[in-house]
Amino acid sequence: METGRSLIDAVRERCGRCSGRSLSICNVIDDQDLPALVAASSRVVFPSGRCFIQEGAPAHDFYVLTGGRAKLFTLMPDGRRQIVGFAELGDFLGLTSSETYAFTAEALGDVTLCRFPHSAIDRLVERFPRLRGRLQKEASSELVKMQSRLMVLGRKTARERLASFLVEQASPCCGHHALHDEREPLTLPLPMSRTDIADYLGLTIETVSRTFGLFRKEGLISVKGASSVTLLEPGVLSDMANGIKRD
Amino acid sequence: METGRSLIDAVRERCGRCSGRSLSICNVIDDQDLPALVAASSRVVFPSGRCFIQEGAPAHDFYVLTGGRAKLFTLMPDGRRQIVGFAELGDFLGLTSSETYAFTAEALGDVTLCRFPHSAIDRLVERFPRLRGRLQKEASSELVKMQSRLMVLGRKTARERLASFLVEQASPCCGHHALHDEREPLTLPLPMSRTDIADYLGLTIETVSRTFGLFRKEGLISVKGASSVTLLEPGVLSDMANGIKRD
DNA sequence: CCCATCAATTGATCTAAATCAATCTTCTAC
DNA sequence: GTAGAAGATTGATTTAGATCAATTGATGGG
Repeated sequence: METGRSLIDAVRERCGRCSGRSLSICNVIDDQDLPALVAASSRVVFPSGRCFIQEGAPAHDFYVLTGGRAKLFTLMPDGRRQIVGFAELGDFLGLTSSETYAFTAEALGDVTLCRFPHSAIDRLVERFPRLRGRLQKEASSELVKMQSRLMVLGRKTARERLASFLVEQASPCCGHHALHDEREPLTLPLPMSRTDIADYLGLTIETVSRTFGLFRKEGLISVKGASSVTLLEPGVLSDMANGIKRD
Repeated sequence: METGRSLIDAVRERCGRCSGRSLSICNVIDDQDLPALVAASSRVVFPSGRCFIQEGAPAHDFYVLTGGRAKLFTLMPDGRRQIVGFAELGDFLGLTSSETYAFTAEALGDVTLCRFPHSAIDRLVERFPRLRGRLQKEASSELVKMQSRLMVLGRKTARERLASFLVEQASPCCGHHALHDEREPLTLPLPMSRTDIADYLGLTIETVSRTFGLFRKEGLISVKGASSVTLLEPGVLSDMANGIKRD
C-alpha cells in the first residue's frame, strides 16, 4: 500500500510495465485507474521451491502471477500428490468457495505475484463492476480446463497423457490458439521436473521418462537436458492427445 | 416468458414452491423480485435419457436444475467417455468461457430445469448485482470439487475411488456437511448405472461391480437392486476415500 | 576441477485393473 | 406369467503401467 508521490512511481513501475497486464484480470481496468489497483495490492517475490499458498490455510489473499511459474497441488495423508495445475503469466490464484485454500502453490523457479487481500478485492469490485464479470470468466475458463484434465486422468493412455501435456504447454496461456503449424517444430521450456509431470498426469516418473524416450525414438520430439523439448511433429502429437489415430 | 395475470400465477407456481429455490442461484433474489426471474426464464422438462446440452453446440442458455438429476460428460472420438459430474437440485449448468458448451448433459430419469437465455441473465445481473457474485461463487465451488476429482482419477485406487463416490453421494448437494454419524447406516438412491459410475471414476464396469461386491462382503455396504445402497460403515468408507488406513 | 547429491533414464519383475467371456438378474413388453 | 433385452455379476486371462533396482547424467559447492 503506497501513497502520494511513491504511488505514482509504483504505478509506473508495477502495472505500467507489467507483463501480465494484458492477460490477467487487470485488463478490465483502464490506465487512469491503475493507481487504485496498485494501492489495493502489493508485489511479492518468492524463491524457487517456496510454498506461498498452503492447502487448508485460511484464504486471506488473491494472487495474480506476474512472473515465473508455479505448480498447484493437493496431497493425501500418505504423501500421494496430485498437481491440479501449473500457473503462468496472468493467472489468478486463490479463488475458493470456502474460507481456506484448496491447494498448495509452490514456486517453480523464482516467482513474482501481485497480492490482493480479499477486502481489497471487494472494494475494487465495487468500484469497477466489470471486474466481477472478469473474475467469473476466469473461473469458468478454469472449469473448462479442469473438465479436459478429468478426461486425461480418467480415460487416456500414458502416451495420450504426455501428448496432451506437451500440446497444452505449447499453447501459451490464453489457450486454444491452435498449434502454429502442423509440421513446424516448436521448442518449449519445461520448468517442472519429471516428478511434477508424473504427478500432473497421474503416472509414475518412470513411465513419464519411458514415454519421453519412445516419443524421441519415434521422431516426435527432441529433448535438450530434461528442461527443454522440441515438438517435431506437433500435428501428430495433437492428434494423439485427442485420441485420433493416423493411418 | 409469461405476462400479466398469468405471470403472477406462474411465479406462485414456479419459484414459490420450487424446491431448488433455496439452493440455487435464485436464493439471492428477494421474494418480491421473483417475477423478474420468472419472466427471464422458462421451465423445461426432459425425459430420461434425453441430452439437453450438447458438447460443442453453441451455448445460448444457462440452466438451473429444479428436479431429478443429470449426468455431464465428454466423449473422445473413439467413444471413450468421462463423466465430469452429476448435477442435482439447485445446480447451475452451462457456465462456459467459450461460445460452446464444454460437455453433454443427459437426463438421469426425468428432469426439470429453468432455462435462462444468456441475454436474460445479462439483464438480471444488471438489475441484481448480487447475482454476479453468486455465479462466481458457484463457479469457484465447482472448481474446488473438480480439484478433488483430479485426485480421485489421478492417484486413488479402485477401492478409494468407489468409497469417494459413495461418500460424495452421501453428502447431499451443498457439500461438506460431514457424514451424520460415523456408524449410522445411511441409505442412498443411485439413479446412475454401473457404467455411469465407471465412467465417472475412470474404471471399467467390471471393476466397479467387483468392488461393490468386496464392500458388501466386508460389511461396509448393503445393496438393494443395483439402484440403492446402504452405507453400513460411513466412517470407514470416508477414511478409505481419503486414503486413511484404520489399525 | 572434482566429488557429492539429486534427477533422469533404463531394465527386470510384479500387479491392479482391463479385457475377454459366460452367466445371472432385473425390468419391460406382450 | 413369460420371453426378450439390457444391465449387473462373476470368473479366467492379459496387459499397461507400477514397483523395484541399478546406472547414468546433470548440477552445484568446495
